[in-house]
Amino acid sequence: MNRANKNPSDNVGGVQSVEVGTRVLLAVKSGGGPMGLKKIADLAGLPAANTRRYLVSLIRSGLVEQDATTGKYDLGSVALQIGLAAITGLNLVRTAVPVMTELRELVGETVVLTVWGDHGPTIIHWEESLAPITVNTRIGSVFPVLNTATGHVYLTWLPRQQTRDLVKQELRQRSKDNPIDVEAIIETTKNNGMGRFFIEDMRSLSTLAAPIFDHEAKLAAVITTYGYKGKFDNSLSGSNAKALKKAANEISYKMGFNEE
Amino acid sequence: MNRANKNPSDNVGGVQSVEVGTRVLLAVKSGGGPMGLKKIADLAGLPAANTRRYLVSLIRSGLVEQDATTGKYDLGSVALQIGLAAITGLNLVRTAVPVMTELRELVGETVVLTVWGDHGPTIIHWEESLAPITVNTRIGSVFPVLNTATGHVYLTWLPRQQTRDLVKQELRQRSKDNPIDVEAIIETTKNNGMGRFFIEDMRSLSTLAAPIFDHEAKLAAVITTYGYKGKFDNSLSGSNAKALKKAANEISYKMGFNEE
DNA sequence: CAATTAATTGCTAAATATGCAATAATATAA
DNA sequence: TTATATTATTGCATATTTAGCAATTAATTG
Repeated sequence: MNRANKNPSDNVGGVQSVEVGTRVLLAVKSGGGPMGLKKIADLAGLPAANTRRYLVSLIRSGLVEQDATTGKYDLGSVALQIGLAAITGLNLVRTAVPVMTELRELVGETVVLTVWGDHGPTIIHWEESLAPITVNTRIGSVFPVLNTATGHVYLTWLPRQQTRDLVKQELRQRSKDNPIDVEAIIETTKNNGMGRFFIEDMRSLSTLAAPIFDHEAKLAAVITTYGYKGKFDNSLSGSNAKALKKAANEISYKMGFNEE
Repeated sequence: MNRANKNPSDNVGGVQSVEVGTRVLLAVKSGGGPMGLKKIADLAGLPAANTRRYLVSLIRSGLVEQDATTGKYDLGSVALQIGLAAITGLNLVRTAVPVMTELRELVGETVVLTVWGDHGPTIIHWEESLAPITVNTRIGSVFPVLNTATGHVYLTWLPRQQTRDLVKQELRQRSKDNPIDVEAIIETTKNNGMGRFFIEDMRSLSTLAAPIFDHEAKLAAVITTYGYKGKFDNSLSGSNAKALKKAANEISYKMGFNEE
């Protein structure tokens, strides 16, 4: 018994198992997909036998699910419920949604809100255009960093070490044939004050993305809008860019950002 | 000590505190905003003194945060991170398939999953009955909106603008001889909570279709099941309808839908 | 300012988790 | 296929942690 633990700040008055349980839960999370017991145990820094017991209870609570056939563990639907509640409770979302709705009415195109998650820019809200473009996005979708306007904004205003791993990974994937100048992207995006990109696949999308800053002047989120090339003007001086920038500034301001 | 709990299925081999901790966490979540200790304790069904200890550890883990000034508790940033990870792993097909398989076993008929595409309800997965009905469907096929149970569901729960063009087009095709009352279809489908239709061609199919909603209570997909008229009971109170509705609800839940 | 109500903490009996080692289930190699 | 290695799961005894109670402190309210 160590309620009366000598080290005062240490462990006083809590429930140790909850903290260990969270470690296991985070290990499951960090995998980014189904994982075996051993790996989870290693990540959590616990013996496998114990890890198993924690997992059993996490499963019973619905925070974790175990695939019936493979036996692998992954986050469960209660984790999703809690996450959605956390997102909804975010000041950011409450602030941004009305502004996004207005912006959607104004430009007539889909408007997307992302925050930085473990795997890159992650959609947390989304105002659909009335004539929606069928894009395989939904809440939780993750955008690439190098070839989306949204990604460029994170690349530009997030601390380097936060984006480094993903950048490396994407560079590796494209590699040889078409290299890309990351520094140039950052330079341009910073000068423009927003991200701008053409997605040259079958849909030919034209996109714009603007940064939202918090009270510490750190990048908190990004709003993005896009439409079919030709139909959607993504010039920096165009009305879409202006409206987007204005909306982003408004959200930043409401989040407590106070330009230097 | 109750590892050797008399009730076998009950509590074996887990870590009780984790399960209690989750109850506290869910209580915090369910508040939908900052809450005091007492209220959380009541929601979790625990004495306040204990609840406090769980909260202390949840806070230390980052799952919960306590407002420095008001002392109220709310979900923390780790909850958000876990949520983002859970959302990223969300996948309609992956979620729906096991449920659809089970449903197929139960009703013994083909079960189809569609989403709304540019040209209407588009099949993205499909669990075939053991005695398959020859229908000209495959992945990527599109159902009509006006004369399928599936179409009726989209008609009913999708925003009007999204279905308008296709409705117009189909109305034009049938025109003169047999008009159709779109409003009546919507009214009926909404009341029934699902789509129901007889396809009166040479096959005489009896069909049922139920809506799947996402976390924003927007229509995300539809599951449909059908069989030969006479053989397949598509009454609203029948076991097929019940099983279908239950399956659809389960998928909705797993996709983050949380009844109003 | 008194009176309620809510929040926080110390104490110890009683319930729980841990480590270990055995066993079972899978995966991998031969 | 069989053998071998790896991984997953479970039982048990005991050391550790938790729950309940009651005291104390802080915050609210009349």
